[in-house]
Amino acid sequence: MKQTHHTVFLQALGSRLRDLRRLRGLSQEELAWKADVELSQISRIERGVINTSIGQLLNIVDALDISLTEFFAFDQSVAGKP
Amino acid sequence: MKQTHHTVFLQALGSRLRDLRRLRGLSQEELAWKADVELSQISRIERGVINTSIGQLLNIVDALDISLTEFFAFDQSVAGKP
DNA sequence: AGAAAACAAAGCATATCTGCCTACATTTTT
DNA sequence: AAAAATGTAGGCAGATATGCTTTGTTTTCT
Repeated sequence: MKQTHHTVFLQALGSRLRDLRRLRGLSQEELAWKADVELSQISRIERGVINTSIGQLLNIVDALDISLTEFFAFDQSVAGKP
Repeated sequence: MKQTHHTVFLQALGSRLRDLRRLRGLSQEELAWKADVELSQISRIERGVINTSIGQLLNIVDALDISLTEFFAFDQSVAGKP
């Protein structure tokens, strides 16, 4: 796996994250603080420009009071198998 | 987030992966090939010694014919919120 | 027990991520 | 319209992941 061509997936994931964050009325800064992640990193993830780790993503979804299972239930065609 | 203290989570994730792989009668090598990931990396993930990326994990769960949503539905107390 | 297959472990080089910082752009509020 | 808040973008250094290889261990099969 020399290159990651996960751009579509990562962008969908970023949108999902952004939606959930806004739904909770949080700024990127507030979420960053709650999840113990850098503000710039939240921005990168939401824009889908980075392939973050599951550990860090867990921190973030925890801060959003949601499980990974629920988090990934956003688009079957993208998030997993048909 | 200087350090990752996700050891418990990563080990649970590794066990989950190993279980699913064996359930399908695949060796690490076969899964590595199907998912386009290094054999040694499959080993590291299953042992929980590495905090892999969601993109790579997606490749792997795809190779197991499962969605991320289903994959993470293994332990609510670990994978996410209560 | 012996052979073969499967897995673990470790080292190395390169790629990628992540935190931190600064500057700019966009949106929201007054 | 101006100010304030929010988000984007970029560079940089250090940390971490990943592919690749070799060696040793454990498991499985005969």
